[in-house]
Amino acid sequence: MGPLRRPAVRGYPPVTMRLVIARCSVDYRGRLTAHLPTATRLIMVKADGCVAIHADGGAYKPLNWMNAPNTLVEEEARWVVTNPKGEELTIQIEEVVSDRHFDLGPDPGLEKDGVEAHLQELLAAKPEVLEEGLVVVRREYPTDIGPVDLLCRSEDGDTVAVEIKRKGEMDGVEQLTRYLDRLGNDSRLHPLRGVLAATIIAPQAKVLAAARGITCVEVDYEQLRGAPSNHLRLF
Amino acid sequence: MGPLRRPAVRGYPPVTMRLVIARCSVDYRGRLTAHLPTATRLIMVKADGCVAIHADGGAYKPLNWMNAPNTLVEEEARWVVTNPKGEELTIQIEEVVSDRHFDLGPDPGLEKDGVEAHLQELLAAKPEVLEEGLVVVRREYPTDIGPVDLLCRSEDGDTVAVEIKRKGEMDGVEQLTRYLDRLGNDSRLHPLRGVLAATIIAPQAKVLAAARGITCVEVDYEQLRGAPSNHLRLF
DNA sequence: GTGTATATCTCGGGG
DNA sequence: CCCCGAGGTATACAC
Repeated sequence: MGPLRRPAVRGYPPVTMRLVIARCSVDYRGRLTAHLPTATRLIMVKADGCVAIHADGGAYKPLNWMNAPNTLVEEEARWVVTNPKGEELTIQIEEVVSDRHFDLGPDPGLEKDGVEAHLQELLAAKPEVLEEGLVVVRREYPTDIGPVDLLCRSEDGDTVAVEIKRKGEMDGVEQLTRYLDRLGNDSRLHPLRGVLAATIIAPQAKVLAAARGITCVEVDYEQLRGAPSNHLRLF
Repeated sequence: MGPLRRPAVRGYPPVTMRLVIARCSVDYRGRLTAHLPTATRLIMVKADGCVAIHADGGAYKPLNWMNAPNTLVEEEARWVVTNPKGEELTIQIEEVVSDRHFDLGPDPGLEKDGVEAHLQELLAAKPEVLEEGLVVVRREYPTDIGPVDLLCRSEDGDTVAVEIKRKGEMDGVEQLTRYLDRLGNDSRLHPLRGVLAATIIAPQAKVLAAARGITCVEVDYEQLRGAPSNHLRLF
């Protein structure tokens, strides 16, 4: 009898989470080459076919893994996982301590609050938090290298490009710089300024922003979400 | 009897990987707010105390997690994980399907080959691959915004700043541009040029690099590792 | 599919 | 400890 194939396809019975505790060594060959000497580890195979090898430590990232879509060929003591990109994960099983399947059923998924998209919504509704008298012209204003989070107009008639991040770091300044460069080609948008808005901004990002004439504004997410608006609070 | 505390400290017996299959709901409050409605999931608690809640899909990333260092307080049907940063993960257990511990022992860890650090070593040893007659002045040459991978001198006495990437993309060009900007302030380093070296360079990165007078060099990693040196191959 | 931006990124190194 | 850069980043989304 040939090797047992377990295609990574939903609907193939049994499509369940498989947890194997085994002494094993692992080799990965793909974007890099990596080797795991023999030790006892957890091998997790999910219903979508993805494989992860965990040690007893080191946060949630596995030592080695192969994401779906892939194909798992299980021989005697040797599992070979390959994917369409030509990557290959080989698990040499030396001793199985435990091997169990669990039917978890579907998952309703995670509901999030507080990511950049939310911050953008809140700031689009209250741009005056960034600068007195600022009004939004358009969200996700398109340029040929990507959308500007907020395009605004100031009290003085300046165009203000706003880049929004949860954490403002150097790449955010670079990103905004590229946008300003593009927007600057359109004389109708002159005079043009840039604002980096984030709940927290790294020191080096502040330095780089200052060197490029970009204004940094740190906003309080909780307060922004709680307060109806800066304008209303004045009365 | 009070709640059972399981401190995240190595040496506390039993310090083992714990795998719980349970119907549960989860709430996270920290860098963002997130909620998981009730479903059956895997709860993984590693020896270092980190907690991960996995669904049966979605690659290796858990739906929710809390990394070490943290404290897990286990009450009746409610686990509360807190960390020193003030983040909190609450797991409401509604039904336990399985609850097992496994002693995995220590892990020898992953051995990698083919990452940027290795590429830097190889290029530092054979800079002539990048340009005839190039010699390395210093690796990780420090600037106030970070270290330049290789600072070299050309046959003509030019200073050449080399940024090394596995994959050359736009942010690599931006990074090198920033370094060149800083190095340019030091007149002793004039005349100054930049080289982006990578095993593969994205088309847009080439365009951006060209626009900034930066030379792109795609290096063959396998050949670089295999050949003793370009110089020797001439004889 | 490529390109671009986000992430509770994770992880490791250096000050 | 924070800051910064790399990652087999993974992931979502637009073109």
